[in-house]
Amino acid sequence: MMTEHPQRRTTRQRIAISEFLAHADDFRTAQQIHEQLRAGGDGVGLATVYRTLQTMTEAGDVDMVRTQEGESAYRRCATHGHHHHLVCRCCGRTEEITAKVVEAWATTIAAQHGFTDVTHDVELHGLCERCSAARV
Amino acid sequence: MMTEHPQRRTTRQRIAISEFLAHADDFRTAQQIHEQLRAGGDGVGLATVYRTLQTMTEAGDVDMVRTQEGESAYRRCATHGHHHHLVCRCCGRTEEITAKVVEAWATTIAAQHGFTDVTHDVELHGLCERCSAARV
DNA sequence: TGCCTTCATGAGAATGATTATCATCTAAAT
DNA sequence: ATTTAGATGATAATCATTCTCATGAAGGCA
Ligand SMILES: [Mn+2]
Ligand SMILES: [Mn+2]
Ligand SMILES: [Zn+2]
Ligand SMILES: [Zn+2]
Repeated sequence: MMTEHPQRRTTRQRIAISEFLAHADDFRTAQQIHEQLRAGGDGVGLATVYRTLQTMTEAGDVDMVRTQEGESAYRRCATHGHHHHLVCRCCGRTEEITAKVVEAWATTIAAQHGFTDVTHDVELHGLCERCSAARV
Repeated sequence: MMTEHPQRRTTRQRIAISEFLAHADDFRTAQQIHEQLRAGGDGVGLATVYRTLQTMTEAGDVDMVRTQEGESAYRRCATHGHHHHLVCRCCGRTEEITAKVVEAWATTIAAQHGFTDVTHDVELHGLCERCSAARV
């Protein structure tokens, strides 16, 4: 038997959040999305923002990362499969990265230590070209 | 001139926390350390646990990671320099990992994208040999 | 050993992100 | 149009972490 997925409804709120993410190019927190939607007129309840982002994340429609301050941030990535990110810690500019060597390395290390079912978190943070220049 | 470091005092509390970390072999949260110190008789205020762990982290005496639930966890590692971790998500068993290929990869990726001042977070999570076996 | 200055401590309040409630609303099927 | 399983959102509740500030105690020095 198949797992019964509850039916998903198309609501104004979900559309607003989805549209927002489609146009954003960096990671945003639930609080930021809530605030910016409200500022744009498409007000959505904070709880709904959290719930929707959680659902979209579980469905694989958006990526979630933890900021260095420990908050969850979300982004709709162009790359659909497994990948990582290079994020500017100044302006938020985000590059999507795929890395065969890292994938292979993780697999090898896991095997060497007798670990199974190994996942990895790999994120890069730095200053993008523009922000590096402005930094002088 | 040298940066003025405020003087660090040797207190019962700092000794207790340091001792605790010296004997623990997996990552522990501030809350856990506070609870376990209290259970062991060496009661230390929660605020002091947080402050001390923060100080030790800044001094490089302990490593801090974010659990997948977003909490900060601390560990005194044997490896002193930069390294990563392979953690059992079941029992907490932790292996320290150094990875030249990952270091080189991060540097290369940063350069390719024009990023400077790039740091990386790399953590592996899986099931250790023992927990894998018990899982059957 | 007995002060003194400065740093350290901790109980409790404050903060802030995230989650839980639950009465009310509504998409969508019939 | 009616029905119903979902969805929403104002609000309260959680919970880790930080802040306050009155009190305690290292460590230097006489
Ligand atoms: Mn990967
Ligand atoms: Mn590294
Ligand atoms: Zn930038
Ligand atoms: Zn294990």
